[in-house]
Formats: sequence, structure tokens, C-alpha cells
Amino acid sequence: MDYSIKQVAARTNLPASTLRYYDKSGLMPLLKKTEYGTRKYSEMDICWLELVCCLKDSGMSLDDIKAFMLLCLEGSSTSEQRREMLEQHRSSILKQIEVLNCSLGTINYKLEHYNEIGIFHIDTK
Amino acid sequence: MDYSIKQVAARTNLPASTLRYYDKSGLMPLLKKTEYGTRKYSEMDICWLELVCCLKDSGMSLDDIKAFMLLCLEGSSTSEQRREMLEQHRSSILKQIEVLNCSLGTINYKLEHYNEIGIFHIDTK
DNA sequence: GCTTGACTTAAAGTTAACTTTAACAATTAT
DNA sequence: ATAATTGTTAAAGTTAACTTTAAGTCAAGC
Repeated sequence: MDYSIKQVAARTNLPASTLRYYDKSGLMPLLKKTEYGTRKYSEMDICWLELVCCLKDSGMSLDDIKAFMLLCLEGSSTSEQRREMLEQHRSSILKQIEVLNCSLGTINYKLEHYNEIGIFHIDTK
Repeated sequence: MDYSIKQVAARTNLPASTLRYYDKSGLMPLLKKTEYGTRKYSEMDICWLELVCCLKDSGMSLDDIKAFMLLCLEGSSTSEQRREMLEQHRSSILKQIEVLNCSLGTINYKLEHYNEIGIFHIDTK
């Protein structure tokens, strides 16, 4: 029922070195090891890891993810704080999408008008 | 007609140290200085700088921005290459938006189901 | 005339998120 | 039995994009 680091690496597309780094950084608080020190990832560990990836891929720092995790470990008394963190993070994602759409608009404009005016003023001479 | 580094900092929301760093890194090839070494930004310099910000804010590395700039300086013979770079960058932006939307979906789901199942499996016990 | 504020430089320091290295242990394949 | 594979650790190295520091120049206000 448990997975080796290599299997988890294949499943998450993270290198094993990164998985070890996350563990070492305290991001995998419930991860168990065999008597010889080999990590064994349970379904729950992988589930948490996938949330870590989701938060990281949308720009949350590992420090903030860890803070969120510590709140999770404290139990239901911190649920309001956690909801607050997630709501702030949602805002951050929406802001990032907005910035990207703005840049996308500029790039699209440049591409559409490429032959007319060129990209850099020096070309218009 | 020219702007001081402080004025440009105010306009772009970049600290003066960053503007100096960009210049030092070769990202401002046409920027002039007074006889005493003080930078004077022309409208064209600011225009280019704003494109730099647009590309940087959408995740292009300063190295790639510089490569793009060097192509610009080479003139119209590189326009096809530049178009190619911009098209690749557009793809990269679309991909980033896709990833963010995916994360957003997960966060929204978590927030909607917050009271039902909790965020971390440990809470469900 | 002297201090204050805006500017300069080169060089060193910072931060986040890894990645690499070296040395070693255990498991599996031939 | 031996070689390849998979795993471990601690510690050092890497990269990008800045930021800070120290020491100095120049122009303006009191």
C-alpha cells in the first residue's frame, strides 16, 4: 500500500532529490520510513504532496505551505485561519492571471502589428 | 525630455537599484548618461523598459529578454526569429494561465467543501 | 561655506528552491 | 558472488534576480 520514492517521483514528476528536500524541509510531517530509513509514501502522503504541488505551482512559497501544514496539524481549531490563507491565495492566483492576461494582450498586439511597426523603436527608422 | 532614475522608478514601480541592475546587465543598450555619469532615460528607453517589465512579469528570464533585445538591435533581418520568440512566449503564458486555473479549481473546491471534509486528511478522523 | 539630497560605482551579500557530490547500505539480477 | 539498482545522509554548490554597503561626486538650499 506504500510507494517508494521512485514511484512517487514518477507519479508527481518531481525528482527524487526534490522529494527528499521537501521531507527534509519538514513539508511531509507524517511520512514514515522503514527500519532501514527508506521512505514509504502512503496514499495520504501522496494526497498531501499533491496539494503541496498545487499550492507551489500557483506561487505559494514553501514557507507558507509549511505554515499552512502546521495549522492543519493543529486540528480543527485553526480551520478559520486556514480558510483565510486559502482565500488570500485565491486572490493571489486571480491577480497573477490578471497580470498574465495583461502581458498576453501586449504580446498579441505586438504579434498582430509585427509587420507594421516592428517590435523595438529602432526598427522603425 | 529625459527622466531621472528616480522619476523612472516612480513610474515603473521598480526600485532605482533594479533599474541600475538592468542597465548594468545590458538590458538598456541605448540608455545615455550625462557627462557626470547620471543616467537619463528617454521616452524610448522607458518604452523599452516597459516591454522588459511586461516580458519579465509574464515569466521570461532576463537572459531571454536580453537575447530578444540583441535581436532587435540587429534590425529587421531578425524579425522572423523575434516573432518566433514572442510566439513561444505566448504559449508559455497560456500554459501558465492553464496551470493557475487548475490550481484555482482545487482551491475553490477546498474552500467550498471546507466545512464538510476539512483540508488535510488528518482532520477527518 | 556647508550640509542635504540625488546620483554614481564595484563588490559583497541575500533568498528561495533546489541540485550535486561523496560515501555508504541494502536489494535484486545474472 | 558479484554487479547493478535503489535507497540513505550531510554538506556544499548552483541559479536568478536582486539588494545592500561603502565610498565617492555633484548641485541646490540656508
